[in-house]
Amino acid sequence: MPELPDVEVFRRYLGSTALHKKIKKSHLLDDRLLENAGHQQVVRRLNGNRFQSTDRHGKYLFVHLKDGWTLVLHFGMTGFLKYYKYKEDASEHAKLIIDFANGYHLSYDNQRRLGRIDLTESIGDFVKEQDLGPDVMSDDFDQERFLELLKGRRGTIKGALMNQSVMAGVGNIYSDEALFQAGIYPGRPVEKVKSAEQKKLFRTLRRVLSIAIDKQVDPSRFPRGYLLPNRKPGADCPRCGGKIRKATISGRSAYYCARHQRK
DNA sequence: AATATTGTTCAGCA
DNA sequence: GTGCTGAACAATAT
Repeated sequence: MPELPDVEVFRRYLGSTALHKKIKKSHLLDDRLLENAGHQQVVRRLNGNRFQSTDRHGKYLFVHLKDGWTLVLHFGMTGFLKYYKYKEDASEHAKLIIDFANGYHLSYDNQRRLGRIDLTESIGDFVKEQDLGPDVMSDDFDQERFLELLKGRRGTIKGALMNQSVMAGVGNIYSDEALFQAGIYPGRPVEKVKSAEQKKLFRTLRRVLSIAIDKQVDPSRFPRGYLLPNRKPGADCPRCGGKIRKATISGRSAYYCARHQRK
């Protein structure tokens, strides 16, 4: 579930809780999420250190340490962060627990093994290695760049939005929402999406992500006319009274309105 | 009890 | 090489 808005909410959460506090001890409870960094390397790097600032690129969270290194977290489909005081409040599937000198703890929880814990010295290098496209919410990601990235692309518009090498941050849920609001059928080939529609899609996508962040990714707080709070087959479309349908598009379950999303 | 879910990776194909 | 699709992966809910 964690797409760009979810990870941004995690980033702010960490920023308002765990920043600048002295790390007494760290516990890495599952080595299977490591890719480049080794167990000892992570633990030693964190112990005695401090979180200084945070960044995000797409669905990746970067936590800069005081010594210049950066902790990298990816949340897969089930990951989240929790800051808590009492040990008995520890989350159930904690993979990494940080004990702070103030007695509080921060845990990275991930029920499944899809996710990642890593260290890097440079976000730029990491992004390059992962072959990530520009972050969809970054200031220099504009309409021109969006159109440029879609140009010449084969496959579906939904597939292009979800492709992290094209642009980083959008997954199944928010690609559905953006296409729903832009009135474009998710399975439409990219080259069949007219320039005016692409421009509208860009604006819609940015607005959707921005509102999702504002509303703390709680669908019940989303404005009227959003697909997400009622994303299931057979539901009534909150925009036009059509029916919500489900189809497999670019390998994922796409939900769309059969009436107002033009093929 | 089979199926759906979610994001990323990778084999395979055009 | 490139880029896209679809299967595989984990672990749970329905």
